[in-house]
Amino acid sequence: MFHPAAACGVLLNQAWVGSPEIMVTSHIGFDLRASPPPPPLGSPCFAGGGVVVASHPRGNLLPFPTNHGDGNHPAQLGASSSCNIWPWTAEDALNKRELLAANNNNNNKKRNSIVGNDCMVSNLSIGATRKKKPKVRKKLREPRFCFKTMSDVDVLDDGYKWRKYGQKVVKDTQHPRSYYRCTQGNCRVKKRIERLAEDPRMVITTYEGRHAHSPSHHEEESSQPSSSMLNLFWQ
DNA sequence: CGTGTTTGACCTGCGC
DNA sequence: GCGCAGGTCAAACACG
Repeated sequence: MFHPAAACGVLLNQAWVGSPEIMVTSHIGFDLRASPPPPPLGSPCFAGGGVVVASHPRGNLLPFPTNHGDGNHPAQLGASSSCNIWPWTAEDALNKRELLAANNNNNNKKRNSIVGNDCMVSNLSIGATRKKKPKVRKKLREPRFCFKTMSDVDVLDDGYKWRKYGQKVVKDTQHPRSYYRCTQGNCRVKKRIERLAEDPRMVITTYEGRHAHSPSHHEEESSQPSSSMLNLFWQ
């Protein structure tokens, strides 16, 4: 069973930064209100407690008070970075339009017409040349969750292998947004990485979709957390 | 040569 | 319907 909070456990240079303070934006039908699984007690990887906020197309923001961690163990994010998982607020929503749509019970017809089906089928014509043939693309909404960290590096090592497929300068920001796709198998998980306009030290990472496989790193590197720990986070 | 990145063009959805 | 902005494609390029 996928869990948004679990999926945001981020493996960073042998340290878990499981983020209990995560903004979850979802437009599909899995139950975001389920309790997040508690992180390993006493785990030094969890930086403080916080509030998980889930937005659901059928409801308002749903706060998850958590008591994970003691706040005394800021996770390390590699040699060049300090990492503090930031608590999300509504104003922090990466995409305000989506947040509004998610909170609007009456205005989901177009964008959220697939609510209730978290396994979506793409009509994307693979391999078709864009210029020759008009593409019929269905707008599909995968589960999304995003978090921000204070980091010098843009791309955080989360154990998966990503391929960059685009970069875009977003309006009113001086930093471009990068688009990545998981390269393993036919995994369609994507992530966006951008820097917060108000505070360029903050990296906003947005995952979209679910991995149908394990992270590639932990099979190779014995120094990573135990497999049971990984299973806890990546199921 | 294979793999990953860059980047301009194109596509799509949404607001007006 | 139009224009804008975000998202994606794919050719060109870089690099090991």
